[in-house]
Amino acid sequence: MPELPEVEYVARQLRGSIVEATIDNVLVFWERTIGHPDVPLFLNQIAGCRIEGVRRRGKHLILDLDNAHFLSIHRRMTGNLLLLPPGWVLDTSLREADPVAWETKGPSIYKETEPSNAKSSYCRVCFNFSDGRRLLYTDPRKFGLIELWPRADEQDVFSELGLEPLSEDFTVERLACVLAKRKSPIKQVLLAQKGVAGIGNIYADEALYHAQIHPLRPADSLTPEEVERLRAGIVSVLLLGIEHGGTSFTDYRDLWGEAGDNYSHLLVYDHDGQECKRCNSIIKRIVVAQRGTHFCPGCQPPPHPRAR
DNA sequence: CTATAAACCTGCTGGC
DNA sequence: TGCCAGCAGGTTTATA
Repeated sequence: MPELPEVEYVARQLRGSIVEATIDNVLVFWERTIGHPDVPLFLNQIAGCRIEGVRRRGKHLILDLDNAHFLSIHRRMTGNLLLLPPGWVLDTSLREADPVAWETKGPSIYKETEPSNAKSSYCRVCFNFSDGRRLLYTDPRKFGLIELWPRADEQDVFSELGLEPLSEDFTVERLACVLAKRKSPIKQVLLAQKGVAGIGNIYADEALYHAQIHPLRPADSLTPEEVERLRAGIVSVLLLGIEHGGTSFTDYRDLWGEAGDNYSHLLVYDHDGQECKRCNSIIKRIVVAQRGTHFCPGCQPPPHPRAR
């Protein structure tokens, strides 16, 4: 669920809170969350590092470290980052008490003054800072990945990612160039990350609605005017998402555990059966490339006459 | 090469 | 109320 706006929003929160903090050590509760290198080397290379900066590339959150490496955090579906002030307890007693439940729930967490308020954290990785704060990576479904790479390898690590939609590179010419090479439905191309990075299922639907383009239109069939409308739509829905602190369904929370407010500003995603605010048609839901896809049949004309 | 399906996981929802 | 099938923000890998 975290798409570009949710990653960017948390990146900004981290930039204001953990730059110059020092990582004493890291606890890993689910080893497969560490995608690179292997866990022992990961732990060894990260202990004692200072965080120099926070960036974002597509849906990857990047922490630059003072040992010429960077951390790349991809939250996939249900990953979240939670910054705990000093005075919180990570209780790992479940590990021995109920190993099966431990694998799913992770350590329980509570304020040391309120041990009765303990709850499962789904914490997979915990970064312990020298000032007593903790950065938790939580992820019920365990799809997310945290990787540590030498900064010199950054080009290779992100070589599959396309244009950054909020950068100066995201021009109508470049977008047109990317789309002209793809015959697949435009929705699928937007989700693929290779042409444009950072757009996921929610913002793809919202951007296509904004641009009044049907999700099944072949990417290479867009007119120059439509490409410009799509560019503007992408930028606009992403900026709006960031402005509202991201879109929260059930899982997404920001660095302080707060839900984002953007759900109430969505116009088509999860709105099937409701009236389009632009033309009053009933918004439909179809499946494109195995993903639920929402659009307005009134103002997003289909690719073929009479096509659904 | 492309298109579709399955896999990775758990929690939640809706139908019966 | 209870159970079970199906579905979810993402991406990679296998199969056809």
